Amino acid sequence: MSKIFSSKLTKEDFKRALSSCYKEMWVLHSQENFNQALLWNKNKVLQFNLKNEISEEGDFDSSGSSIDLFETYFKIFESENDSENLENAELRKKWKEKWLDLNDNSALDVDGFDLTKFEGESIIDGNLVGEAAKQYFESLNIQTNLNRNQKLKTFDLSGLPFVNAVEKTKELINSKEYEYLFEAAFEYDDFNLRTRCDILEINNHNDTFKIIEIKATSKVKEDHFFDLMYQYFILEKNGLKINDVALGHIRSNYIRGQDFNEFNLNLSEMCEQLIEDYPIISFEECLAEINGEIIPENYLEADDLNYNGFFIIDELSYGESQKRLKIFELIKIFESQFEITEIIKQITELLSLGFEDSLNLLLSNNCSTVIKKNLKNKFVKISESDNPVYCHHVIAYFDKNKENIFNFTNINKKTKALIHYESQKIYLDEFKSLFDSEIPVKPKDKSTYFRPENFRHFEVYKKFHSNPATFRDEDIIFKEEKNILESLLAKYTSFPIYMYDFETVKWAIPKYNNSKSYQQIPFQYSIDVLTDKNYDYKKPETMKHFDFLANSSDDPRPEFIKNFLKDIFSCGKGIYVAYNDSFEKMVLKQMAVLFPKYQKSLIYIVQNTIDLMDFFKGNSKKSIPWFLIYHPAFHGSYSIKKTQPALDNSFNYNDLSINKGDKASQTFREFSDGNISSKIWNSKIRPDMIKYCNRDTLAMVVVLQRIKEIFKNWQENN
DNA sequence: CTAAATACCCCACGCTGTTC
DNA sequence: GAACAGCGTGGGGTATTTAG
Repeated sequence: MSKIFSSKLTKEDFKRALSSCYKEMWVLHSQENFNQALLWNKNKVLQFNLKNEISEEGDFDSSGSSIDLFETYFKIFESENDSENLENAELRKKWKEKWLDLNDNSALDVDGFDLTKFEGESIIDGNLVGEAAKQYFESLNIQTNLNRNQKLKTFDLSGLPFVNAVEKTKELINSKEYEYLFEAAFEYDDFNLRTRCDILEINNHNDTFKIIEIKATSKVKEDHFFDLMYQYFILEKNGLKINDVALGHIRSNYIRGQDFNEFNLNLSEMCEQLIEDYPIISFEECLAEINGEIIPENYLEADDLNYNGFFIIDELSYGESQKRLKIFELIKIFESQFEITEIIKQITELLSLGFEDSLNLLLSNNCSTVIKKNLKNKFVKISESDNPVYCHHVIAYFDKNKENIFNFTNINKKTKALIHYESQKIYLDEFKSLFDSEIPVKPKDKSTYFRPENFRHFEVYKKFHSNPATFRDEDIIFKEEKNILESLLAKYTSFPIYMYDFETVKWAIPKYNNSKSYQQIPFQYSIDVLTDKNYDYKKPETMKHFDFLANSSDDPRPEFIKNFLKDIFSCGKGIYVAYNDSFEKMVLKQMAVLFPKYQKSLIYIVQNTIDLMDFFKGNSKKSIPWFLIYHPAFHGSYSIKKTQPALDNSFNYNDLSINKGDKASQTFREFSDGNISSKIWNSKIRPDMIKYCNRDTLAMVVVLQRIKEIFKNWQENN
């Protein structure tokens, strides 16, 4: 029998082709394609800008430009013979394992290459949530059997090789004895399409089926729609009548250990309510509150997880709209507009082209296979719409280390691609100004696509680039906005100044009572106190320093609060500074809600914290323009990972074994989950964790001190 | 005077970038 | 993965203007 499709197409392939980009799908379809893509990159033919970049967050390296998946793996594979680098060898091994042998029908997992599986925690969380879902449906099954006085069973096929699982699935369905199948397996067109369903609900009464996909996420997303459509398509082709599909995901207003009902406020709403109208707290009130010994609140072992609270079986599709349709209705609408078989035919035909023809496609202008839902719930194929979208995922080669339009902040990647394709330029060097005639403008009113921050970025870059030798420190100051900068600096003239920073950890399944899924649980802090104007980051003895790192697998928050409050008030009334303060404020507010004993003091810190990022990031509510300070080495970013090294590049994290926030977070989670012995923790890891966090607050001192110095020098010379 | 066209505002939504 | 914040876009609704 001849096959309908020209090649295999995994679920990940299908999702990528329809919701992201055909080119991206091509590259990640197989390891052969990926290797060829790497070769094209090496030969300066193609450049990549894939959606799921692996972040290299804590790399305080002044070289700057963001490191994406391809660069990372390119480096790893380039050094394939360098056996000395164990970390790279480990990553290479892991990377190769994740590739599916497309022709292996006995594999357990047939979904295709999934980038998120590289992010450590997300795969662990995914598996744990999947297991929890099975238990949830087991208990539902027991309950309904009691209610209807019937004995329907469940079956878990996850241990079976795919090809055996397909046979077993048929057998189980035919027996009519089962209500829920876990990891049921189906194939179509001689294994060209393969899928496993997390949960298959069988209604033996009328022979209909419901597909339930489980995700460790808090809401339905666009991806999930295509995920379920792929499964729906294969099952229908197998002759099953599907009467509904749903996405089982985490409910974000469920707090472990608390009574749950679905109308509960979620934590951020509770925080908002608490803060709203909260009176202004005085320093003295806080001292009174924490007077004497601070006794942490004690909590017993976590209560059992309430599955009815934790899971939500969501039939509605993606978006926040109140009027949004059910996923199943959307699939029906999609089917009425497009023939899914035809779409897969086209994609697989393209996939079976040789490398040379594929390269032409990879160099074409748009993401041709993408189909988007519009606001009226109609689907539109991008390549056939009035405004085809230029592709930014895979484009003709350019050197990412040279300042280019993709460095501009706050502009849509699609818009940057449009500017690139229509102007036929990419490096900032190629533009005289951002008003050059070859730069496209908005068709509607001929206004520019650029924002004020991009103009500022461009101007400073040009000044630097025209003659680096004459670029002076003061050139990073936005001189036209001198007054605003001055008033911002004035906030830092009284002492003490407390610079603080938190490290946090999170679990998809809330680990402690009084915590919710993915809640940022603080386990470590660092505080640097500038007690008077003689502080100097090069001389640590000129400042006071406090830190804390939790040391057990219990909920770290009670001890955290106790120590934090003791230290943060210890040098007298002052001002509090964080970098991107909304993060630290959120953590404090959540503790004020969930651990109300020292609520006033926690809220006092919230009320009196200012944001060091204000020097860089614009804020219309505070009337602060973008980039009051902009250095060419920022490369368009305002993260402290870029700003601090630009202001003093003699200062970096490369000597630390823990040099990223997420690495610190993951390490603590490992320790807390009992995967690191306390011996190794105490002797090796703990000291590094403390060093890392301390360096973070010191980086803040660098930023403030350098800005003050540069501003002062400029004032004195004028 | 009515109906259509235009102007304007608010809100929902999506994208970008930051923190962990 | 999450939350938060800024901000542009475009729909929906209402008010105002214009054409007949």
